[in-house]
Amino acid sequence: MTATAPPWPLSSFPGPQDSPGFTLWRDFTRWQRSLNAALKPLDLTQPRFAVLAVCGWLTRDGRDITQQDVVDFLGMDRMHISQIASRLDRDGLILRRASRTDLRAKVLRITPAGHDTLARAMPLVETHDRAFFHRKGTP
Amino acid sequence: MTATAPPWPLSSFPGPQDSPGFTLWRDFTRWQRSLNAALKPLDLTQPRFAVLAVCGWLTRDGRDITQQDVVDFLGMDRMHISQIASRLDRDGLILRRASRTDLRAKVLRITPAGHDTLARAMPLVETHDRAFFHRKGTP
DNA sequence: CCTCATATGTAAATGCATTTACATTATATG
DNA sequence: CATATAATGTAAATGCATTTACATATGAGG
Repeated sequence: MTATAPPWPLSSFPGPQDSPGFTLWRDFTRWQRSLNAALKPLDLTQPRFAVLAVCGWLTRDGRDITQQDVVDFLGMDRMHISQIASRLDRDGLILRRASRTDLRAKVLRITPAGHDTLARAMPLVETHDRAFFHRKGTP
Repeated sequence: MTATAPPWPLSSFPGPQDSPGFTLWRDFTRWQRSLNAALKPLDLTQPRFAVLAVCGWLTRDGRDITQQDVVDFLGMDRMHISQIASRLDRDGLILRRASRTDLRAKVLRITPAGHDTLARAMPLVETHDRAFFHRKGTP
């Protein structure tokens, strides 16, 4: 007996390229890679930009927000947001201080430098995404 | 002068939720999180599964493939594939040996254990993705 | 008031994804 | 053949994303 190749029809799709999850993964990583490249001059990444933008959005009327508010808005893990917020704090784009009404919570505030960076980043992101999503194929 | 809230209309979208990139990010992470949970009993993750499946797909007719072939097929970074393949090798799901025709390249081969794991994983993934993508909204 | 379940956030560990730099081998060009 | 350029893969470092475990604080019920 010789070694035989394993049988393929393991999948109901002709090939991996035809699986929607496979293409979602590939398209997402391409989008993120491309946007990260556009944001590199500002020392931002797509997730850093997103958290910064959400901070700006949720505090647009001067309200205080906590990390948990960002978690709820983004629907993401609280540890993840903690990591990103910690680095944004380290880099001077946001401030974090303990809330006076809930000593567990940390109130987030965008610094002037953070707001300036956000204002510069926004048109880069919108220009990028307009180009990226206009041609829906693989860019 | 009192401190004023930073002006919002920084974006042409009413809010972050309306940006296509923002929703792509959120939807992708939800999909990957959900699929990783489905694959956990097999000690697989979505990227590990994807690389394993591509190895199976590209070797379906018995041909030899290299890591670079996987990189080209997936359109991903070669260092990234190197990491994932290294762990799949460590876990006994694939074998890696130096090519005899190109001493730089490493030939990949799925082990019986790897093929068995792939055969178990495939229906989990297809069931998961059918449910996930059927309702296009946020699941 | 006291206790307990819940909420907010972090430390440590792991894997995903990329960047930079490097070693080795192939290949094209002189 | 000799050398320059390109291709294949890895080590180390960084940031993204999640999991587990933990510390502290809140709030509900006794």
